[in-house]
Amino acid sequence: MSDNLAIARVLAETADLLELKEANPFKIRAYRNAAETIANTGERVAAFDEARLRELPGVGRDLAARIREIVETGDAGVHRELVAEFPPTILELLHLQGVGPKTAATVYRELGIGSLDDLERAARAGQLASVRGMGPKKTALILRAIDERRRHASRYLAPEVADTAAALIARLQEAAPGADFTPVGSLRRGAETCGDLDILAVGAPPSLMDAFTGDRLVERVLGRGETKASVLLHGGLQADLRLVPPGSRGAALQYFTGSKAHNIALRDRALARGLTLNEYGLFDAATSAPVASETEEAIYAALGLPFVPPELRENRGEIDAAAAGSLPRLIERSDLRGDLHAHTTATDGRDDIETMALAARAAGLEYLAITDHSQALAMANGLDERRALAHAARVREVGRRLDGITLLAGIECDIRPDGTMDLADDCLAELDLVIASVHSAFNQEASQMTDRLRRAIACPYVDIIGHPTGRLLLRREPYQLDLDAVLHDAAAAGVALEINSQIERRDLNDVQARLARDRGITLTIATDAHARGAFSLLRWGVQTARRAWLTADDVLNTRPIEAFRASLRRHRRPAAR
DNA sequence: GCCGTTTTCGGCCCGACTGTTTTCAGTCG
Repeated sequence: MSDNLAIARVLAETADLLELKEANPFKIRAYRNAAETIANTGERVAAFDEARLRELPGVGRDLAARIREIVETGDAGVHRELVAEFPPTILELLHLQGVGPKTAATVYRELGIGSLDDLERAARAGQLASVRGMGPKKTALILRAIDERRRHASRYLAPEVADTAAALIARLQEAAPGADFTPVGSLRRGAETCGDLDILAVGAPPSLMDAFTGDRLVERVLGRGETKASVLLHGGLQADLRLVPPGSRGAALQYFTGSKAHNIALRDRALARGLTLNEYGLFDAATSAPVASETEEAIYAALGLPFVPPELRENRGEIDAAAAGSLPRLIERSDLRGDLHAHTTATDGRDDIETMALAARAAGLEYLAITDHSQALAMANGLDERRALAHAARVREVGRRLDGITLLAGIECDIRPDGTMDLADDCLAELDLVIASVHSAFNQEASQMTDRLRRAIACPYVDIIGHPTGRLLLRREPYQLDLDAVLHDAAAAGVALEINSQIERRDLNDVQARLARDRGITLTIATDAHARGAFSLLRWGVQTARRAWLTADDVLNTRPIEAFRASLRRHRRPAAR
């Protein structure tokens, strides 16, 4: 998995460096497209031969050879040569707000500036003004951007951005009561993290820009026009507001929701039909006569497509599937009948069994698995066999007392570093459901970690693998793992894989969950709740599942309780060994 | 460098905003 990202990085860097050299822009785009494609491919591209590589969209003869070269040697000659032409830190410049390839190339060529530090020194010394096209304002902007880069993270968890969006939109709505506001961009597509916040305002007066740029969250205004403004919020998040007239609502929603790759593919499709698409509508290319603009449905329809849900708009095959009428009916939050992963005060949860059960019921769930930690997690007061069974008895007792919610007595059992389970088989066999998770020794080699998970899957009492890659968004990389091998075993054993809904986990991620489903594995969507308020987190797991093209049938906990029980691994296969 | 219901050659998505330009280039999304 991670080597897909490594390959993509070499290709993307090649594109960046080609840009510095002012190479053919279409060649640059080709490298960038291929990088994107590979980063979003679920299977390990390293295992593909040239013919298989060329089946990937945007990968032709040359790029297939480049990719094989990267797989075999760890780098591509073309990349190595480009790297040698510039200081290794040159790409820092390219990623700075307001600095693009032209500026970076110019300051490097004329002033020998090859790093952020160089650039800052030159700007402070007033040397940038000697470069054509650079004045005092540009210099000040660059100094500011450097400062901001050092102070702020570059990406934010999407649920946090969603909160910010809601607060901001509430105030904008007061300023323009008749207008219609929608968060668009990556937020609407259900992404895990956001680089910025995009808000679309339909039917608002131009004075709305005052409310936006003057909002109390705004640290400074990056740019402001009649229909578009950008601001930097306190904390470093950039927010963009776009104003469009009501007649362009659908076109603007479509355009600003993206993704960029989806929109480019869609415009391609428009051109092939003699149409042109922009944020104001779909038009006849020859006569400029409007064809569609008021709703997204009308625009897709005019392009011969059904509505494509925003979560699918990543140019991962959704346009072909739409054209073929084979888009999935995506899972929705209301399809979920149960939550399968929750903690209580018995270990590191904040609420007791009954409080959690009532909160789950209030959240509209029909069943809840209580899955506290096992003994290896000493700092969470993890349960040994004796406590686990006593806890299970209490869960069942509470379950018998409560109406409208069925409780399952489970455990989140640690997978020890050697792959053995943290609790004895006869204890696990007594429980209704077992999640097996890695919480320690994250730095094992890929082969060791892969064996560890395969051993866990081989244990007949393991029903679900919890947060299977261990990543923490923006904080911790997934552990090294041969996911292909793990998927193979999970499919063969009938073990489900979790989509953990914690906002910093979303683990499995969209690409991995889609691949797992394609391999015949059933997924679960679970909160990993540690308090009564956590059931609302299911929303984020559902978003990841939708981005993975999952339907309700692909997810175990959409089933009614009896069907759910029957489809657990322990009830499907003999538990003897 | 990719790609083909116009095409194996000649195309390749499109518009807003800013700063420096005296008519437009660079950046961004």
